Amino acid sequence: MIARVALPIPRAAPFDYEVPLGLSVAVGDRVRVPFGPRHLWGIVVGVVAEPTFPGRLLPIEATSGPFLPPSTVSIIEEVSRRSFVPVGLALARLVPLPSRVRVRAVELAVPAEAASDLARRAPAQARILAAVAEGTTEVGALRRIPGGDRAVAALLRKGILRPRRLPFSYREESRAVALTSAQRAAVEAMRVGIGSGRKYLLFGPPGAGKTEVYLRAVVEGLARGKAGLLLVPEVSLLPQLWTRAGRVLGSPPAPYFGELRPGERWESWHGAQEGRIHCVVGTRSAVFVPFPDLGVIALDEEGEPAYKQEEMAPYYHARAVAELRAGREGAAVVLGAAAPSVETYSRAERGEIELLRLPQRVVGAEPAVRIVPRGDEVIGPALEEAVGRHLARRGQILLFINRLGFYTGAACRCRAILRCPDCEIPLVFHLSERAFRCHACGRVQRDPACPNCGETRFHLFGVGTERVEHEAKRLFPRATVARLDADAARDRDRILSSFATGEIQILVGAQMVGKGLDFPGISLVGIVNADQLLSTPDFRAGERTYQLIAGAAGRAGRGERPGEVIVQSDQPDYYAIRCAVRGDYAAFYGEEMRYREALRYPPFSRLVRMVVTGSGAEGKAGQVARDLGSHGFEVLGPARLFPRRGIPRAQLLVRGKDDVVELLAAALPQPPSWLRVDPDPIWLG
DNA sequence: AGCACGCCGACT
DNA sequence: GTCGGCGTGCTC
Repeated sequence: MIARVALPIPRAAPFDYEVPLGLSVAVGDRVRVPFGPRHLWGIVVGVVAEPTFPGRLLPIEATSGPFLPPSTVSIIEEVSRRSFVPVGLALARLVPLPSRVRVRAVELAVPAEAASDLARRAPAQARILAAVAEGTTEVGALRRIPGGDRAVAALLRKGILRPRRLPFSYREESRAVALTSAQRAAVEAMRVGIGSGRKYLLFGPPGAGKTEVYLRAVVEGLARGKAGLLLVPEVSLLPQLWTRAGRVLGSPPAPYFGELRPGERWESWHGAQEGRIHCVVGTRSAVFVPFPDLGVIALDEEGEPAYKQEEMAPYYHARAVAELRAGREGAAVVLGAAAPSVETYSRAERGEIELLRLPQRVVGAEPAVRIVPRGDEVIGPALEEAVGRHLARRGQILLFINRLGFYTGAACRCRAILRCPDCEIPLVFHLSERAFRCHACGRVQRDPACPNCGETRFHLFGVGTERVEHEAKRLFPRATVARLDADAARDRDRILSSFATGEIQILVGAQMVGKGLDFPGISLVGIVNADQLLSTPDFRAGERTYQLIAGAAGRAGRGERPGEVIVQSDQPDYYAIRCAVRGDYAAFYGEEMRYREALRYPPFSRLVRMVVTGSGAEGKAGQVARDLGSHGFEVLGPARLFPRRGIPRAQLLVRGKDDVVELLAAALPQPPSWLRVDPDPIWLG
């Protein structure tokens, strides 16, 4: 017998190994094999009679037995094939390794009276129990109490304390929800899909109660013994979803996302695989979590670009993986959106996906939306007036700005723009570091000089989250202002909780605050710079603009108070802005489709992005373009890209029909290491 | 990914 | 004359 073993090595097909007599090996097993001078663990992706490798085979050294279900191996194989990434590398990046959970917090496992009896003769343990009773649950803090180190261990061993594993500290008051008839009809329709692999687009404005529908669909699946998987585009949306899922499902779901501790990630993955965990909430990587019997996969805000992994191999779109899995595992896929991607909406129009509409808001009322000129100020007079008015009425305010930092650009008086010497992109000034930062490579420069003339003083311009926060504090010194962006991600949980309790009155945020957050206290949303959303030279700029404005606007007026939205823009007639402020997706979709058709962009074609990295990138890209052209491919480019960390880059686009990826795979069986192939790119820059 | 082999600059 | 820079190439 020969085992085909995927090893965690870039750019290599699986390796053939001899299965020694007496050892039994199957697809999905984890095995240890000799590899050159070293030993590696790999995953068996095939067991065959005849090897493909012509040379001598070495034997497998050891096996740790079944590790992945064959269905997961096959999904990841498919993902790796579609993204031109070696299977072994894809497996290594997508599958967590066994890891122990470190106890970070504890809770009382027995009634308090019983505990105090047990600890009467152990003063250190009694001190720990007293501290726990007073709310100190962090193991780190408890160990600092004299004798705490051993006492905590003893109490855990005796079962008086138990590990407390709550992934988020976010809390909110639970609200009982009754479904509207449209919501009930949607859940009813999805019932058919569970077990049959059908796809649904749940389309409704913000506040139409989409989350409740996913959760009820999951409950339907659970009732039939089938697991549920709920995906959101951003980690910041997980605390709220996790809390609500716990309420509807009766017990909290397991979280799964990239920045989770290895032990906790393994616990969720492995628990799901073993059938102990029946519901997982997570971000895009959670789409791979193995369940023996999956009933429902829901993707909230399906049009969000965060569902596409593009910065690192393997390149995949969680929506595509969800659909692939659903087809094979008979799960229902529910794509939810207020502003679907035009690709998905056009598939629903063609009947490939069943369209389920939620016509109106169930929480709050339609907000009043106004476009005001942007002018030179960060927070213009109209927005300033509105913020003051809402503060006076004890409403909460969300200010949305899609750039990080304080000033987003610096110009020298010789007209040169200050750029990263390695990446060539404009440097952003961050007040928190009192320095300039390159958002591509992260490099920080304290006092850079103009490369042109040596000047060290610059004219600073552009608006980022820090500057909006600063302006809000300056204009409203008595309000509590907080900022939630990637730079403040460490405090995300705390900030969200304080916002939920109303302690924070003005929240300034990028990206992550603009989507599914549901805080009934928000009465005003200000979109500080709608025009900047359009500035990306990308065919999806219109769609992004629509999504961001509609999404941010949808945060307003979800409670008792009427909502108000103010969009600062100097291009109020641009179709994406005009349609978004009216919440008119149909009109936006119509215009967008006309534009996409005229320029033959998706969904009227399929694109594959190819990025060449390294010295001579442009020359190599030209060569690839000519080669592909002579094979009959339609090639756009090559175009020079900004270098990354000083390494030159160039890209080209291949345009074709649905089969373009398969045709490319045939033409390029093994792309060289300097060529990255990314089908269906989300960003073209 | 590692780790080899393999050809051109600054040093004992 | 060596030590060592990291450019291609291989690992079943």
